Amino acid sequence: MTDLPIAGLSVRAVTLKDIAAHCGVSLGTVSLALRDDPRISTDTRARVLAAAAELGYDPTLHQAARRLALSKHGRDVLNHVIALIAPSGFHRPGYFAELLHGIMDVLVPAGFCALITYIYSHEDAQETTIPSALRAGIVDGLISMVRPEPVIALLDTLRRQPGFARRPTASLIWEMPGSSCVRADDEGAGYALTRRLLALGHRHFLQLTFLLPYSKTMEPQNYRIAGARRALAEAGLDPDRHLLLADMSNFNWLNPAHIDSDQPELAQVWVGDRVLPLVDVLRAHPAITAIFGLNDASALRAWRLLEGAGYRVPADYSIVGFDDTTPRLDAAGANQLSSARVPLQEIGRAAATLIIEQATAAVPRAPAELVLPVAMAFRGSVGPARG
Amino acid sequence: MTDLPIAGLSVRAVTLKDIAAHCGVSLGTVSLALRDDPRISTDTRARVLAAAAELGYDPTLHQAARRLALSKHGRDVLNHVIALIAPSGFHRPGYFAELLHGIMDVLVPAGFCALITYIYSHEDAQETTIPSALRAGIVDGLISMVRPEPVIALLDTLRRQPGFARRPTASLIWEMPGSSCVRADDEGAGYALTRRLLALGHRHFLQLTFLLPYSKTMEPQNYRIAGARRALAEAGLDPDRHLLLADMSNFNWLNPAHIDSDQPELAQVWVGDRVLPLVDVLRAHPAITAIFGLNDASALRAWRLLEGAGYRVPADYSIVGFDDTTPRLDAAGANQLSSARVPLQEIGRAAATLIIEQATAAVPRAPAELVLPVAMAFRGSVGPARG
DNA sequence: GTGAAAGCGCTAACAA
DNA sequence: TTGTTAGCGCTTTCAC
Repeated sequence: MTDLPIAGLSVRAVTLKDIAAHCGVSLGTVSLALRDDPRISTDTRARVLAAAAELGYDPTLHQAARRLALSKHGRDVLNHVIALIAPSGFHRPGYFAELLHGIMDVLVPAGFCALITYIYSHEDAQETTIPSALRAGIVDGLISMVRPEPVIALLDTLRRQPGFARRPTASLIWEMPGSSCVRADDEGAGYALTRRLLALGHRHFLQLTFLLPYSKTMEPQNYRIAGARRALAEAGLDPDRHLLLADMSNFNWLNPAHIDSDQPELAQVWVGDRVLPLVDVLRAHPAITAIFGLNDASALRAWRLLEGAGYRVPADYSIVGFDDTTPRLDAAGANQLSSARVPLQEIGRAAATLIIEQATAAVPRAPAELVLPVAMAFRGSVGPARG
Repeated sequence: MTDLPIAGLSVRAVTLKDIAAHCGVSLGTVSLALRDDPRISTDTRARVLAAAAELGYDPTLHQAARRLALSKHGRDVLNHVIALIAPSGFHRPGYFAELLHGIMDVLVPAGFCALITYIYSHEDAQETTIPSALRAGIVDGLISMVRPEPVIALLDTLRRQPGFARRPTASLIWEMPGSSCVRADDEGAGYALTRRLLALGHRHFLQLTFLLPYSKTMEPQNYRIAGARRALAEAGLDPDRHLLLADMSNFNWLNPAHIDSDQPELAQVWVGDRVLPLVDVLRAHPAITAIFGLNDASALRAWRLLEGAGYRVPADYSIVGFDDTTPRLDAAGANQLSSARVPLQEIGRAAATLIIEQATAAVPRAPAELVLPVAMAFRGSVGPARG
């Protein structure tokens, strides 16, 4: 071995064989020593470690060989890479950036990287269109940041691929069967918001919703409604009579221009199977004094429609948004919209911590569920019930 | 082989050996046939491919073995993964999200994923703290979205690692020696902005700057100044006498609260080695009628300080920002701040396209440089020179 | 406690 | 045109 590498300038990467030759021991001994196998004497282990350091042995360079050898025994190798399923198109850059921020804050100091990919649709779950990196044994775990339906299909395929198999997976915001979940306490938030408004004398509420095709699953929207209903029931009020659902599906809350639009169609909501202007719904239910938005945009939209009809907030109606992402500023620049703040960064951090734990655990862990508290911000849009 | 796998439900992954047995040919023949080697007859190749499809052979599952075998000949294997060096802390979420958006739009349809990691400081270039995924031969290329200094140090180490070596690298926004570069035409933008103001009768300009420790390199700021100087020289004006530089380094343009702050220190700028209020600088140079910000925040800050001193924009001073990220709205909700828009998404797209090309090229390509045009938005903050 | 040897699945040189 | 064989660097079983 005349071309023994000089540390840092290796033409050829240092191998176990080099260390073995350097120490005058066998290759197998080096392998065991580097992995702290108790069969190796303290003395030889020390010599091997010293030689490895001196020659500049880097185990990560030989992941391929290690993986190949271990595959014989069905074992795996950590790559320090976590897959992230991101929403294609970044519909809500802030939302996604906050989650990613939290995730990276945990992954990077732990020596992990995030492997970001998209899912475009259900079809992408086909074996052929799955990003090859997910099947190649590159990732040690997976975090989904999108609606679960397409990811469920994807995992269904990945689970039976030897390169992914039983690696830990987690879903953010939404629950996903078979995966860990880190989400906000939407039920608790709905409950707390309602309690507060009940304390202010409100008794009849309008809940704005977006009826999605998948809305049968327990998703955030439904948890919030469930929380509101619990608060009502606790107060001795029949939820079915005191919480009216109005669907805003024709209003695109991702389009800022929709909030202040004067288009008549965008003023319409569905109540049951009838469609009529939001203001008419309120006139038909004069006992309603408070409105829950599904997010800030829907709350602001309702506020705007009320203003257009000559109503005042909070004198005539109290209004609450959700997520605390879109403010409504008064003359002094202060936000007036009450809202509930989903702790996006914390959700990201918790999920990354969880996945790293599960990926590095000696024995496989069962999926876990983390529910993080939601902070309330009551501002000028909320006041005592009128009358 | 009684446990031959059933497609899609494999206990054990299908190997070349399985295919060879199935076809009654040798293992080497299968290997060559699957890689379309001309030595194999059309007939056997067809049989091998059919068997591979029937048994559900997935080459990506055996990357480790392939990589190990190829390592003998110094060859590499594509993983369809591009590393992205992101700014830690997401100081400017919008900026980063736009770049990422463009990058992903190209990578994902091409079957690639992005491996995101941070660099915290120069120290991170130490071999031990480099994310192991970058050394393990996982990535096929690298795109840097941060200031180049720490990345240069990182690449200096990575280049001599067998797992990275000569893989293609690209830097966005900033030039980086030895790497491809995709950036905006800042020089052209500085030139075009100045030409426009010259046409409006302006002859003396104030350029706001941020004097960074690395500002000797040709970075965006310096390109913009160079463009402005070219326009002046072209108009027969001495750039040294017609473009005054005022440094705003004590103003933190990432802090929105700084823009409207009344703190006296935040009103100060450096001109040469003197520090004094921005407004005093303008009073001392009454010929100046137009101000170039280095970004929108610095332009808005100047605007605010002028307002505080009783000046009007654009009647007394014309003001131009850069990046077009932070608007200043008038009563009707229209943005008043003139700015130049760096095509962030396009930069991301171009860089991803470039890296994929270079990573998949049969022969190594030399680093390339792409300079994308910058669009101008002249709005209410710009008008004819006074007097 | 340590050495020798088999093999993980693949590629490529060499034979036939 | 195809078969045979020697590794790639590692882990692990089995002698000693």
